[in-house]
Amino acid sequence: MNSDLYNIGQAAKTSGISAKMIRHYEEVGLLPVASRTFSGYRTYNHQDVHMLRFIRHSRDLGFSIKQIADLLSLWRDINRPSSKVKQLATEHIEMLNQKIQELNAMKSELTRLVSCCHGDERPDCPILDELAQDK
Amino acid sequence: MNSDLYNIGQAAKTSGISAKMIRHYEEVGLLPVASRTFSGYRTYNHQDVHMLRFIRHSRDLGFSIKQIADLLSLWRDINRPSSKVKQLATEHIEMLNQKIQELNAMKSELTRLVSCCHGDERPDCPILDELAQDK
DNA sequence: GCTTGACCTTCCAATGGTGGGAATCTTTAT
DNA sequence: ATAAAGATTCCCACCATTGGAAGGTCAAGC
Repeated sequence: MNSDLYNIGQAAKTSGISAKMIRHYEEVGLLPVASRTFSGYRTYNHQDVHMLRFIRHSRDLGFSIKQIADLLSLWRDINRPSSKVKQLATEHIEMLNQKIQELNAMKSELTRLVSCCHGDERPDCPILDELAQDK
Repeated sequence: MNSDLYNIGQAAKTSGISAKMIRHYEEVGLLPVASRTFSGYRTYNHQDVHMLRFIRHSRDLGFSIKQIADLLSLWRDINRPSSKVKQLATEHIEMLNQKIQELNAMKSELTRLVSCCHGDERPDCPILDELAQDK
């Protein structure tokens, strides 16, 4: 009858978040405790699924659970200043930049080493030499 | 008397790997089981510390414990073909590239959203709008 | 000899985000 | 009525690292 009620599997399929993770998010407080059917199955309505999609999109952008919780409360607050959202996003971009920089540093160093290595059957290897250095 | 014997704290300081992690690496088999003093303290010699430094350098380049184990056994094998080391490193560069690409995708998408957001006291926020989209 | 402080030991737990699986119950379809 | 699919809770695992508690050991100074 209630065509706008989903069980966890349908909510998972519709939102793109696995049932495992939906339960997990509820447990850690990212999601409100779901209502249940008489027999104990979690139920979700359109709004809930909408929230799940919001979470998935945030996750796809690399936000942490804590940050997503903040985003959700800003989303719910119709009087939020957009500056808060922008600041949160900007901080996350900074985090991403840091990580990217770290990975790029690893990559360029490693690329340098790889380009020095013959890569044949002989045992001489500047990669191992550098790793073994005392510096 | 044995000036070439370190306890775990000295090995940690000299190698740049925390005592916690040295114990952990031993437990998971990355390091051989350390010898002990009569009273139970772990002892390390120059070679051990050398190996610890090798591990730290590998870790700094982002290699996983599994990969470091492989690197160590190649290091110890005087008959290794350098091609194996090069291949391992090349695969890791590919991993790094993947991650960098993912992070860059997040970053550019997020940067786009941030540039659309006024960031003032008004509640309208294209960042939240996009996160809430049904797509 | 005794205290103090720095160091070591083991054990247990937490982080974050996700996945796997077991045992058991409910729903749905044949 | 029965079988399959899907739900429930529970525990465990990954990866690398950190923290803390409770207790033993070592070296210095008094």
